[in-house]
Amino acid sequence: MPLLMLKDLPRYNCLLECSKRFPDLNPEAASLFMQLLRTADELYEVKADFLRKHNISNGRFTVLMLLTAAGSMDGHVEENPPKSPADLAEMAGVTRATMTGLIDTLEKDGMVRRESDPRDRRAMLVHLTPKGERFTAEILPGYFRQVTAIMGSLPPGEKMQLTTILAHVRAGIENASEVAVPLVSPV
Amino acid sequence: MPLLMLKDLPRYNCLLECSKRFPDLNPEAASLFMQLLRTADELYEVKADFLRKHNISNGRFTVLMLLTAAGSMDGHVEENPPKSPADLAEMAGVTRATMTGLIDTLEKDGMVRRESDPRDRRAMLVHLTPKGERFTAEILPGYFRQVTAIMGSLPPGEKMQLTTILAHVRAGIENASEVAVPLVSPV
DNA sequence: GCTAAATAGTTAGGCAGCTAATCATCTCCT
DNA sequence: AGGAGATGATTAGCTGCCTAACTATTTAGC
Repeated sequence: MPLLMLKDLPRYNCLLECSKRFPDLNPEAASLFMQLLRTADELYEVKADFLRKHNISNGRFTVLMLLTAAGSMDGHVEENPPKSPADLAEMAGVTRATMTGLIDTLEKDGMVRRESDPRDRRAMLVHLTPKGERFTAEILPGYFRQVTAIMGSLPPGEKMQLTTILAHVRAGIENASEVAVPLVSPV
Repeated sequence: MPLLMLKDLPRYNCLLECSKRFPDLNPEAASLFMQLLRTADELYEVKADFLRKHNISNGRFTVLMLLTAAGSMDGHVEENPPKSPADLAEMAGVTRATMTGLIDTLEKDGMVRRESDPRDRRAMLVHLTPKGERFTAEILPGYFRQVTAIMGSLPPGEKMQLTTILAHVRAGIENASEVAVPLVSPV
């Protein structure tokens, strides 16, 4: 399910044509909008290919990544510390119900192990199993190399420009959220 | 389902820390990768909000957009010409099976009408109904205004830069597809 | 200390995309 | 002209996410 459901981006001329019928359509803005969504879709498709190759879904991969991150306890850094389903859901940006399903599958595959939290009898702690650790240690480097190969090859100046521009786009989203809707005539 | 399943982007320091454990992780590249996906997700969220407000799914909205586009017949331009499910599927970048479902729902809602193609008895032609035309005429301007408000507010220089950089990223994707995988040690 | 409200995890059911398989029809090749 | 293979539409069943409702436990207020 790509963000932009269009196989080919419309040519600029076509947008210009459409802007006659729809004066609110700004061809430049629409083109940039589609280019950004399309680029993100293609970028994501690289990741999706990678995940398919390793037979793991995006959600489960995210959980393994989160469990592989370091945590700090008592002032020292600990690797692969256990985390609660609620924390994982919060960090991954999914609901707790979805996280239950992700952990179910990972546990069935032997990648993680559930254990009840001794400090709270409602809560669980999710641990990476040795198999889960081996799996992430094997696939993460390849994933990082792919990301590096794509984004690292931009000229240094463009890296900085991209960061700046994307920040501007996101700032624009904040401001623009209340636009547009008021002018739609009610049914 | 956002492309980037992370509520908050990791701080640069954290990426730097991770790059010690995973030398293949290039903090700059990873950061740009996540910024791009996150921006696209936020952009898409604006669209998703808009669609929710009008009670229509992304797929169905795309079909209405495609049916609203002009077509040329016999040298003159025709508005809202009928299209076959196969063509719509191809243009939308979904399978024909998915398109069948989208058209089913749109037809049930009275937005489109199916009719068999007189020139090919296997084929159908999907028409916009008057209700469908009214609906798109009502919502499209608001949608275009929102896109314009967000992307149109970038400084002109940044618009050009963004186009250039996104093209470079997409070129990088082509080249990088074969990287990374070979170096993963087999299980 | 006891009840009300909040929180952790799960279950049940919905929706939107997908693949694979099926049937009808068309096209092409000899 | 006739049969092989391509193509159009549909159906059935999968996955991954979602919301809403539920149980068990903890926390907070009186």
